[in-house]
Amino acid sequence: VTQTLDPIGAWRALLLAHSRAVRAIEQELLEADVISLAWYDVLLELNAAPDRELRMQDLALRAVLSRTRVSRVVTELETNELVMRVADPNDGRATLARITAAGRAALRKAAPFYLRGIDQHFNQYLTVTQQEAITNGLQRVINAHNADLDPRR
Amino acid sequence: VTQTLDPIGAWRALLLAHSRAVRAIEQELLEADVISLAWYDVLLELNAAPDRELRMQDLALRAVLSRTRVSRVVTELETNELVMRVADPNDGRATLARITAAGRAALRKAAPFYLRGIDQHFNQYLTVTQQEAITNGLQRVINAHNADLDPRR
DNA sequence: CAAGATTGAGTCATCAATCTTA
DNA sequence: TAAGATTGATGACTCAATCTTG
Repeated sequence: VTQTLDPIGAWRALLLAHSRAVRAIEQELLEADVISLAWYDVLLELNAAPDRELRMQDLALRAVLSRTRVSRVVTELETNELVMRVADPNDGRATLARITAAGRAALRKAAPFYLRGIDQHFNQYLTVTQQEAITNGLQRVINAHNADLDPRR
Repeated sequence: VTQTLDPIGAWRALLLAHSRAVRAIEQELLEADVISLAWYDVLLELNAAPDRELRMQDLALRAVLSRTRVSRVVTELETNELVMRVADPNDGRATLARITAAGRAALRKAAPFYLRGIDQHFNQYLTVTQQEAITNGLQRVINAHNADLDPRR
């Protein structure tokens, strides 16, 4: 029997799964008094970057945040001394966000809750094959968008 | 060679792909002067429901919206006469949202833009196998959350 | 005058409190 | 007194305008 593929099946599944899982994980982090997904996301990218710093621009590209949103979140993190702003020595227009020691500590503290949440509310329900298909397939979607990303978002 | 699976690879791909694709599609709908994703989502579910109506509660469960958000969106749709509120004959506490003829027309008008957007910004980058893995895998995530969903969200 | 970044003003979404009926 | 739904107040997010440097 030839099975016809629902043209919006994958899309709707993405929307719903995202909504449900994010909500559940955020809720759990809040109850455990752990930093939010947005903060975690930013700290994670900064920590993984060379010299543990990124231009605001590049941070927005890697993180799940718009460029203006990155400014706000970095300001919040700066207020809490988890991140510091540094002038870019190579380009006076640019600002670098750099994770602090306290930021790395916050990241380490949050990590187990975060990993547990992802597993409990997401990974647990996926086979290894499905996880791989999701990672590889969606990475292509991400690459395409990052490539022809309108300079301003 | 045994390949180790990145425990958050699929999750991060989901977050990023969602963010990028939703942004791009919303943008396109806006420029084409077509109803938003939220409106489309609600109208689609109502149109597919028996008698083309759903309790607010059930609508929130099917759509990508919180229960309070559904109230707001239905009010918007009602103002634009795309949806009407009807008292539930079986339960005086409940409200039914029912799609109107104008609502169905709006849905038909929006559909090609919507389908095109999903294809251009999402499906296009996925193989059939990947689409199936995403649909099936994420559906399990959705089912799990819908099952043990806390009555109030 | 374009690129990088920030910010004021406004919109969108959520939470807690409220109202109504079972 | 609990379930269904709505709403007032608040916080999160975005857009357009602005500032600064290349």
